[in-house]
Amino acid sequence: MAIKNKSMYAILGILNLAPSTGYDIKRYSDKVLAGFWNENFGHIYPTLKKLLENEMIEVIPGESNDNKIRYDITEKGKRELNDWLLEESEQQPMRSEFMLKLLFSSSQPTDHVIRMLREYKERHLSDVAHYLEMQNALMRDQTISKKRKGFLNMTLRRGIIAGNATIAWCDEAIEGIGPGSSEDEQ
Amino acid sequence: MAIKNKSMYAILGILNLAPSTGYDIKRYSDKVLAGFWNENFGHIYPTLKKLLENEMIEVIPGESNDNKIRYDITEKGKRELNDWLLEESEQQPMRSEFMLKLLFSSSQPTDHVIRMLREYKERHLSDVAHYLEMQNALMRDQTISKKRKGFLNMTLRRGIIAGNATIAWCDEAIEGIGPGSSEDEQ
DNA sequence: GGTTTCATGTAACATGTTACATGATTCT
DNA sequence: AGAATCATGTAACATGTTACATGAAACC
Repeated sequence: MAIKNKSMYAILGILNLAPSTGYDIKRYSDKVLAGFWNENFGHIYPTLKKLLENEMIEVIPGESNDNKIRYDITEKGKRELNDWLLEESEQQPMRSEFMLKLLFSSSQPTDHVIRMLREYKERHLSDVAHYLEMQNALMRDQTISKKRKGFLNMTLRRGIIAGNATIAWCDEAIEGIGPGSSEDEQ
Repeated sequence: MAIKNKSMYAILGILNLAPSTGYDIKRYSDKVLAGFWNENFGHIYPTLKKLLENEMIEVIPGESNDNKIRYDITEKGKRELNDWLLEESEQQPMRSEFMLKLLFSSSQPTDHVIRMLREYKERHLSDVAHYLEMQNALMRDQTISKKRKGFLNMTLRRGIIAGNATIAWCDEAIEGIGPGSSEDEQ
């Protein structure tokens, strides 16, 4: 019954920035929120429906027709969003399949573990490169306020700093595994 | 139908280290895997049942009775685990409610955002402290092989490096927000 | 004219969490 | 004797993902 899932807040937050269609929300989520959030259509459309029923969002009449529905946030929706923003966020448990595999790989051949780590490093190198590109595009963007730019940049910096830390860890881990390769347990 | 969820591999991996009860698995997961993995009873017991049906694990007769069932991994289970270890892990999308909130908080009062960041930093400081403690305990532990120690340490180092990166980012973000506090959009 | 992108939506499936019920064992 | 921990398990609930169906509009 309770419609208070996190997707709801993501959607309200996006609509609070600009009126959007479900498709727009997905695009924004893939482009801007990627790295710390994800949404899919299977969530977006049903949630929009529920938000509409609860009058937290409304359809913009002029811009909507049979095959395109643009929504805007209502005052009630803004209040709901604001309440959530002021709430403390519980930390949600993360699951890294990679780390799980690594921990159980102590009996695997050394070169395989090193290959794993190198691939992981590559992925994070390209992530960081991507964040840097986005940072560049952001600095050139003149359509958004200085303040919002600061907040967008903050999230990019998070990705860059965390990514670089992971890369440094990969190097350290590869170093650590390299030497003692012969010895194996069981 | 397919029983190949990730919990299954986590459980096989733990049983491959030592025969355990469902409760032991939960304890190990909370203690050692915490930080990059989590399991709960609602997953563990049904998965153990399915693994038993599929003969990937077996009950240790002597040590099991009506109120304590200790499982061990079978050869089939070991093969299954090994196949998974050799597979490349797809990256799973992460969701950070905190980052989502932060991105949408550009119109919130500056001190509130700073408070958010400080709390987030505190949490990560205590996480890092905890990892350091575990690292200390690990170094004193004489019951596990040098190689496994290395792998366990690697996961702890991951937590420490990532945690410190987050802490550094918090400091940077707090710095960045401090000055331009008056200007607000809309 | 054909392909890609925009656009909405649902059903089936997969996964994950919480609360509860039950009882044995160990510790104080 | 009472409390805490060990131990197993399920049902209800909540959340998340994928595949599919459909069609308009824009691009080449």
